[in-house]
Amino acid sequence: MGNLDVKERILDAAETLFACQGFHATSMRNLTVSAGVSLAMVNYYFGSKEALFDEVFESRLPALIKVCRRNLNVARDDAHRERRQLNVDEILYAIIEPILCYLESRSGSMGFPTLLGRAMISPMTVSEKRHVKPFFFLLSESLREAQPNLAEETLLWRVRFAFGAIGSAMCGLEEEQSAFGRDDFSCDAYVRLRMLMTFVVAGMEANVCCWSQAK
Amino acid sequence: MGNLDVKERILDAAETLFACQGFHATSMRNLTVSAGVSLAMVNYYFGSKEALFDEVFESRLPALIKVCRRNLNVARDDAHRERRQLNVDEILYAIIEPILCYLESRSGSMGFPTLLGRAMISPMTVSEKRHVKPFFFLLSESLREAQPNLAEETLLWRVRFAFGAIGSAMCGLEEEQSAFGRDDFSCDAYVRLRMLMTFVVAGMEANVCCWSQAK
DNA sequence: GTCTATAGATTGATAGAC
DNA sequence: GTCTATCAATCTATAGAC
Repeated sequence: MGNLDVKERILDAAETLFACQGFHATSMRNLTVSAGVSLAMVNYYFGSKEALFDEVFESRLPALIKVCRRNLNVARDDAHRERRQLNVDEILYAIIEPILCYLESRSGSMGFPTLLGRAMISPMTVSEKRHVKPFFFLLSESLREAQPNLAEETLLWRVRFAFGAIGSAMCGLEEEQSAFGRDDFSCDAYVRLRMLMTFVVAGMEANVCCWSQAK
Repeated sequence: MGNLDVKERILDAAETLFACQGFHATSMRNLTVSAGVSLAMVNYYFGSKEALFDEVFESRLPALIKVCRRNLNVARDDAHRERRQLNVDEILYAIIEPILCYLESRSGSMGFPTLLGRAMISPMTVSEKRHVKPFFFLLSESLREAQPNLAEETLLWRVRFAFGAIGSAMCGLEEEQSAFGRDDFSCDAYVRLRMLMTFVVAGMEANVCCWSQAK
């Protein structure tokens, strides 16, 4: 207790509040009260509010990226054994499944999934984007192998759209329900995963000529 | 000059700054200096910062929704003449084309598209979601006609994913480029429209069974 | 209608006791 | 390590002169 306990409590509270309200709408007082620690502790352990924000990502992301990379390698080995290329859906599953499910199972809290989702779709700060950069590269580089004939511009746009869809599946669930007045949204992670995979795989594999001349 | 001029200048500045920095990160001073008016003018014309935020939407959205509705009606009449149902891609085009292109052509500024895109994907406030609600209903109700066999839950999730993709196509363009270190993203509205339509139509029409048992 | 000046509350950060 | 008390800056909103 003491040292690590307080640090961890601050990180948990920051994760939740930054996820629900965003960086600027969350005050230090708001945050420290929620964590049950005094105001000075944030600066003592993290230096500043911004440094705390970064630390939330840096304390949770590496493990997640590692899982994605491992999944990709396993899938790639399987494909290699069968003497074929990696499929688009295998790539997407290897990366999306951990993002939606590994995170959820870790603490039971939806804090970090929501925060990561927000970072993926928020146009906000470069600081926020910095943390999701690895996912962007992982996805685009893996998909380039599987879709070598797709124009680079098209590939990058599609990864971008996929990010938007993934982020939408991860954050603002309750808010959205109440805002749109629907409670038809299931929050079960595996339902979401199935829905999301179906949508994104189809979008990513779409025939380019399909909509070349709109209207 | 005078009255309307100042009001409009404030609205323009608010549109741009709320779009680029978000609501909480934009201060009244920041905003009034950018508009070239004094600090008191915002409260004189709009009452409060929040009321100004709402007014930005209320002064720009109705015309846009009207165009979407009219496009839908035209497409529906065409389909009716040919004695067939409206297609998914016709519905999506009727709504997405104005969002991406009508907005862009209005003022040349990317302010409002960016702001709307942010509102579509931001999990933030219910206040923000309130303004995009009409689009959500317009899309989900129109698509229900075209895809009567799709489960309600699936339909709503897909509209949600579509929102994420649309929002991604509209906001944070420059930031994304610099953040990801790529300048392959074209910012031409019609290139974006074509890319987006291809992706979203495919996702919306995806075969449900495709990914029923993930892995 | 438009301004300056300022009130009143809240912010992030820190000094200093323990 | 942890706290309270407080600083200096910034915020939104408003009062009052012109």
